Amino acid sequence: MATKEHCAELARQLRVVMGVGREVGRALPPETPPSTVAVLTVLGRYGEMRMSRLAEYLDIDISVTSRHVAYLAERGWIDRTPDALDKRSRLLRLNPHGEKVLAASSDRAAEVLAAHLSDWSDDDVDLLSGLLDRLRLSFGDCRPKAHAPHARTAHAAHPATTAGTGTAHTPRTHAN
Amino acid sequence: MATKEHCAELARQLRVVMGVGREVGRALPPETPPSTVAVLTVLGRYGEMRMSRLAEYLDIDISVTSRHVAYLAERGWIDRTPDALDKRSRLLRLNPHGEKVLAASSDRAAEVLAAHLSDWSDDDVDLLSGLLDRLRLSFGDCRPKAHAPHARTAHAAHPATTAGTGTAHTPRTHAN
DNA sequence: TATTGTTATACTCTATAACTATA
DNA sequence: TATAGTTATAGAGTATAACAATA
Repeated sequence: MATKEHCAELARQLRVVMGVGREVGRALPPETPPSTVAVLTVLGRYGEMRMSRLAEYLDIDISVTSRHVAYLAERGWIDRTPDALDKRSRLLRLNPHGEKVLAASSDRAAEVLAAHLSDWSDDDVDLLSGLLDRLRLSFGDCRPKAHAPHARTAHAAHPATTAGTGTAHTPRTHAN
Repeated sequence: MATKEHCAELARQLRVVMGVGREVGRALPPETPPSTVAVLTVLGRYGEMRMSRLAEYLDIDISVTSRHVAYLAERGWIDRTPDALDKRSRLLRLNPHGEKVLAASSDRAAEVLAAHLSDWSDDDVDLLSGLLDRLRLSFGDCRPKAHAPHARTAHAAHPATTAGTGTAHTPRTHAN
């Protein structure tokens, strides 16, 4: 059971690390800004899903998500197939073109990171990645978006093509 | 030496964790938004410093820093004393009022974090904090802002009053 | 009546550029 | 001439609210 003092230090580091995140983002080309890469990444890792679920993974409002997705759709990086179970929503899925763009973005980000992490071992990096993922999970498993978390989970079941070391699969929900 | 594949995963997690950071930020009161807390935190931990150094720690442009600092100054949370060595700059320092505000903000952030980290041990939290700090250092020690890194370091030497588990002391510099 | 997603609008945060004062 | 900091302006990113279509 983590005490508040230790959490305070983590909170500080959390804010600092957002600076690192921004810095990595600055290295991305203008046509794939950080927000776009975030969408690509979630769709690449967790596969086909609807808008609302994507918004939860990204931890941003669905209205914002909608615009990011529109951007990807305009470029032809995703396909939107009608959801047979609910005509109000469409299922979003990375197409081959989108997967290429994701791979390139991911590569660029990894490059920037690797350039600075020359004195890190792969084990160190994995340890940090794992802890960060655990942190995400700890923030995700509570506050389940109010409505029924029914069988829709089936859609996000397969880890998708561009998937990485893939770990857990629960999106976070944010304040309304 | 970390390989690109492992760094790619870290890059993903880095982006995700920014969502956690945003979520913590949402819990802060309107008069101390995340950007303000960031300034308070740096001044609280590293003590008196000039604008340019603060900007480096925050990893944001000095123009942005200037406005954040102006905000703190308006509320009377910091003191700005003239720098005897260079009349162009002033030394920024948290005053007692500012330290109280920082303590409250830090507390609030820690609360939010602790609420979600019930199944984390203090050791886990410390491990993550430590790795994040190391990450910051790895990004900070290169690219030294072009100009001479002369004896100005003396100013940031003392760990300051509100300091936490304080570790290293090198700010990051960002792309121009 | 409630929910999914879209659009319009406003707010926060950051970057770029022009400027002042000092080095 | 170069640097520290300020201010003005613009551009990402996000949130809130009003809306249309469907459940």
